[in-house]
Amino acid sequence: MDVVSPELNSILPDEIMDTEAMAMEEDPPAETPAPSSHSAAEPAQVPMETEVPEIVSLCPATAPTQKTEALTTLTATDSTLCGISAGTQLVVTSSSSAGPKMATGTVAVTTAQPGSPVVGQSVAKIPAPFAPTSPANHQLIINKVAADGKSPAAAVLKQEGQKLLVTGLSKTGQPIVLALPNTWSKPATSQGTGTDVKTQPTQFKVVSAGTKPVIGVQAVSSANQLLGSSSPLQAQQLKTVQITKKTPVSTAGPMITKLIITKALNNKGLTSQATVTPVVTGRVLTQTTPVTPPRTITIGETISTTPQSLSSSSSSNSKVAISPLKSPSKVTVAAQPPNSPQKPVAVPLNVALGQQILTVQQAASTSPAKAGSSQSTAQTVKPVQTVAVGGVNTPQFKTIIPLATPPNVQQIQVPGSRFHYVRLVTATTGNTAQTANASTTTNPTTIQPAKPMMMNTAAVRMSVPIVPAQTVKQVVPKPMTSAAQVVSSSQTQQRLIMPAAPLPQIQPNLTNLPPGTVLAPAPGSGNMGYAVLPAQYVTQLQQSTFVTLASSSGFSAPSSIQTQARLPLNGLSPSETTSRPRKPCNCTKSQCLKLYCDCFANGEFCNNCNCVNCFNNLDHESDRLKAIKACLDRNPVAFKPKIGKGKEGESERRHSKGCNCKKSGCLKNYCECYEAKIMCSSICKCVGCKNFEESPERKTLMHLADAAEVRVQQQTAAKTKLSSQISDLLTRTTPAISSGGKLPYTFVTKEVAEATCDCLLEQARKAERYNQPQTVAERLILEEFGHCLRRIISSAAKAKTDCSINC
DNA sequence: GAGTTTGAAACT
DNA sequence: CAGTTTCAAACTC
Repeated sequence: MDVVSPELNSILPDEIMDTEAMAMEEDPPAETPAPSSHSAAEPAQVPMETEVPEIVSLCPATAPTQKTEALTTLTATDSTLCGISAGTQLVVTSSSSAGPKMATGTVAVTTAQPGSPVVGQSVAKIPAPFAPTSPANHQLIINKVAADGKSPAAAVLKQEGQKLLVTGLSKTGQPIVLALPNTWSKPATSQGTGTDVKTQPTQFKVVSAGTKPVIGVQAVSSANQLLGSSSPLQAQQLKTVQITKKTPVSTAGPMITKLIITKALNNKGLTSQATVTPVVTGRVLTQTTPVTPPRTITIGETISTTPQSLSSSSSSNSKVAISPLKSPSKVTVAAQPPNSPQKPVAVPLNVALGQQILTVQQAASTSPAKAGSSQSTAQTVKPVQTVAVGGVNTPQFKTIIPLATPPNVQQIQVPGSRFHYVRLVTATTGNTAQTANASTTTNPTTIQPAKPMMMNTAAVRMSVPIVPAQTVKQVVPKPMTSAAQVVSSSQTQQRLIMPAAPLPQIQPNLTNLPPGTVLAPAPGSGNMGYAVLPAQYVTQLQQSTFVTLASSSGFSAPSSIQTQARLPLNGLSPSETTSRPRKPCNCTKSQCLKLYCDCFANGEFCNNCNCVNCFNNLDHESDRLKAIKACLDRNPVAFKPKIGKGKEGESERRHSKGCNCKKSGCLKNYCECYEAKIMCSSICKCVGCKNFEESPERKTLMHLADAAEVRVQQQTAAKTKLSSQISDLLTRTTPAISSGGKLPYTFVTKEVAEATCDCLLEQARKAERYNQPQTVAERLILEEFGHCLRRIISSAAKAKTDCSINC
C-alpha cells in the first residue's frame, strides 16, 4: 500500500518524504520478519516517514545521550513488550498476526512507577492474540501495568466496540481512550506479532510494525493498526502517540495516518506486510492530568475533532510542524503548564498561514508503509501533543509549523531527522466537559459552529504563536506538569508543513506548492493532505500573534485571525517581501482564485484588497484549495517563484520561464523581467527587447528610475525632518500654553493687526509721496512689517516675563 | 478616475 | 503546442 500517492511523492520534497533513512537510523534492524503471511512476500518494511510518531512518553527529560538510548524499538517479531523508564513510561503496542478478519495483536502497556527504573526489563509480554479485535469490535483497553511492571497482565486489552482504552498509563492513572473508527473494519495484516521494547529510563514509545522496529506507540489490529495513547505526563514528559494502520498489501483502501508527515518511499522497497499502513484516523481523547477526565482518541473518524476536542487537544500537545532543516530537529508544541491559563485555540491555522494543503491520493494499498517514529531528544522532550490524524479514504492533513514562541512552543529534536517538530504548548486545563465533548466528537452536532471549513470532514485548528524558524531552534523545553495530549485524528487530515528553513533548502518541489494547496486523493483511495508552509511564512508572520492550524472540521475560528501568509515574491527575499506592504489586488472576475490575482499567486490571502467576490479567504477554503489544485494541475510549478537562480555563468537571477513581451520592449512593468529588475535572458521570447545589459534605453530608464528614487528618498527625508521639527516645536510650545503663557502671536490682536496695517500703509503712502519705485515701496513695506513683528515679539516676551515674575 | 495597453494566465 | 480569450496590472490621459 502506498502511503503517499505518486503525485504526492513527486511533489513533496524528498527530504521530507525520505523517511527510510531516518527510520534506519533510529530503528534497529529487524532480526526476524514479521510473522504475518505477507511478511514473506515483502522485504523489509520501509518505515513510513512519520515525523510525528505518536509517542507517549511519560518520562522526564533526559540527557541527550540518554535520549538516544531512550528510544526503543519494537520489532514485529518480538512479542514481548518492555516498557520501562525510571520515570513513567508507556509503551503500547499492538500487532496483529492477522487474520484477515480477526484482529489479533499484542498490546503492551507498561507504566513504570516513578523512581523504580526498570530499564532493560521487559515489563510485559503479551501474546499476540492478547487483544484480539474484530472489525466490529475495535476497542482495546490497556490497563495500567503493575507497579513492578513485570506482570504480564499489566496491560490489558479489551475489545469494546471500536475503542482502544488505555488506562492507568500515567502516575495519575488517568485512562486514555482510543476510539477506533467504525470504518476501521478491515483486517490488519500487520506483521508484528510481538513487540520488543527496549527502553531506557524516561523512555517512551516504541512501536514497530513489520520487520523494522518503529519507535512509537503503535497498536496494530488485524483490521487496523492503530494506537494512540496518551498519558498524564510529568513535567518535561513527552508523550508521543503514533497511530498507524496497517493492512495487507492486498487490501484496498488502507489509510495511513501519521501524526507527522510523510511521504512514502518508493513503493518498490516496501513490503506488503510491514508497510502496511492503512492508518486509522480518528480522534484521540486522552486524559493526561489527574483532574481531567480520560481522553479518548478516535481514529478513523470521518469528522474528527470538534472544537472541544481541539481545545482538549489544546491542552494536549499537538505536533504540527515538520520542517526539514540542515540539522534534524523536531519541534513539537508543548502543552502549557497545568496552571497556565488555557489559550483559545480556535484559529484556523492552515488558512491563516496560507499553508499548503495537499490532498494526496493514497497510493495503492499494495505498497507497504511503515510508520517510523523518530526519537526525540530528552532535552527537547517535553509534554508533547502529537496530533496525527489519518483517515481512511479521506484526505489527511498534516500541519507542520515551526512555531516557537516560548513558552508555548518547544522544539523537539529528533536525531537523524531532518524535520523540525514543534511542540505546541497549550493550557492543560481542559475540563471534563471538554473531554467529554472530545470523546463525542463523532457526533457532528458537537462540533462548534465554525466558519466554512476546508473540508467537510474532521478538522483541527490550533492557534499557536509563530516565531521565526531560527527562534524555534532555540526554543528550550520547559518543564511541564501537564501530560502530553494525543492528537485527534480523523479520516480527513490536514497537515501543515512549514519548513523551518527556506524552501530551497528543503526541496524545490515543495516550493511549487502554495499555501493551502490540496492534493486530492484519487477516487476510491484514501486521502492524505498536507498543509505546507514555507519557512517564509514564519518570518512573514512574525508579527502575527497567532497562527492558526485548521483542518476541515468544525473548529470555529475567528475570522479576525485571518493572517496573511505570504510566499516569497518573485526574486525577493522574504525580508523584502515583508518589509513592504503587499499591494492590494483589484480582481473582479477571477474571485482571486486564479493566478491573475497576485495575492493568490503569491500564496496569500486577500486582505485589505479591493477585489470583488473574493474567494481567497478563510470563508472559501474549499474553493481556494480546489483552485490551488487546479493551478497545480495546469502547472506544477505555478506557485514557484518565477525569479530564480539562473544557470551557471548567467545572471544570478532570472525569470524561470522568460517573458513574452512584444510591444513594451521589456522596459515597462508589463514585462515580468523588468518588473523584477532583472534583464531578459535567452529563454525569453520577447520581441524588440531592450532589457539587456548594454541597452541604452535600459540604462536611461535605470538612471531615471534611480534619480526618481533618490528624489523620493529625499522628499521622504525632508518630510520626516519637517514633521520632526513641527513635533518638536509643538512640544516646546505646549508647556507655555498649558501654563497660561502667551505666545507672541497671541498678541496679534485685531488692534495690533490694524496698527500694523496702518504702519505698512503709511510706508506705502510715503513711497508714493516721494515717487519711489515699486520695488523700493515693497522694500519699505517689508521692512516696516519686520519692525512691527519685532515689536510684537518683544512685547510678548516682556509680557511673559512680567507674568512669570508676578505670578 | 476612466479608459487604454499590455502580457500572463486560462482556455480551446 | 498554437491560437484565442480572459484577466488584472500597468499605463496614459
